[in-house]
Amino acid sequence: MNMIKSNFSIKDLENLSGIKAHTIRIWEKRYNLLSPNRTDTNIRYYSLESLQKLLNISFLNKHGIKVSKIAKLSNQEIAAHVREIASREKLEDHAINTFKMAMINFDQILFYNTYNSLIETRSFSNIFYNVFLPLLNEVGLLWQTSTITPAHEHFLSIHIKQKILLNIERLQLLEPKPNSRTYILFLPENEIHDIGLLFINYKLRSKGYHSIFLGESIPMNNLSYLLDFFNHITFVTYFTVAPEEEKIAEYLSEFNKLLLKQDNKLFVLGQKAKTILPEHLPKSISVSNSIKNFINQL
DNA sequence: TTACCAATCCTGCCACTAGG
DNA sequence: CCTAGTGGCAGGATTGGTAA
Repeated sequence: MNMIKSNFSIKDLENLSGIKAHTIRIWEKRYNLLSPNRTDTNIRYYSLESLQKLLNISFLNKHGIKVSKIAKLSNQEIAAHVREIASREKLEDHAINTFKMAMINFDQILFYNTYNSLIETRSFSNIFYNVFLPLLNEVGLLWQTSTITPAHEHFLSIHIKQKILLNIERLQLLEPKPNSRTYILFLPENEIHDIGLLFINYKLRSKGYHSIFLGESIPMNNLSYLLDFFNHITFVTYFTVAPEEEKIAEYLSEFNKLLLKQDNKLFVLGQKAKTILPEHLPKSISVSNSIKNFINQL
């Protein structure tokens, strides 16, 4: 039934669950928590079920249940405890684990079921801030440590994007505020991480602002055509991997010269934006350290 | 191919800390 | 005190890559 290759090294489990490999070995020795298969040469490798179980164990452990107690429970009992705690405590941690499993297994159904049960009790924005953003953050790290493949990351981000688009679609009937500024959302060249920006697009529209989403990898020159169409532009961009750190200052000053005429402004968000020193920026350029802060200051 | 090297994993041990 | 978790180290094996 499950066609996904599912062999995980102990390092993979450490990365995915946050439990140190050392501790996993100790748990196996002391409590027989997991019984990994071994290669001919005695190296541990784990099944998807083991990963599932470890994620559940680490969830219970973080909620104060002693590992020695957990060890006495069967897999079913463990799963039942997780469901019970997840239903009365913060749903976030558990949901993140479930989304992770959905990603590793390329399980669309699990993704949608998890999302649907979250959306029953909370707003889309709430889910995005408290579940999707921390999840994407973790997944970025998993990718760096090659615990997961780019395909996994794509799978996850495409479904998150789909949810954002769905919510934007529902807003189309809102009449934009008259005389409001125009927000132009774009990513610089070689930058393709557009989820944050897409969510900003959703928030801007839900607040009735006029926004234009241009998406990934837009050369600066292309933006200058927009100056003929709109006044009072606020550009919004998001630096995750591009531009390179040494070139950010140059990029911003060129942007300022070329596009920030009259009262146009630029907001920069994202991981790379954190390296920018605000003192050296012209008045027309601002840095925001999170999507939430950016939205709240509108 | 072979020889070597660095990284990683294995087990087992001891020591430290935090909390009951 | 005991328990649980973490960290470090030793000593050996495996692995993948690279130079001879």
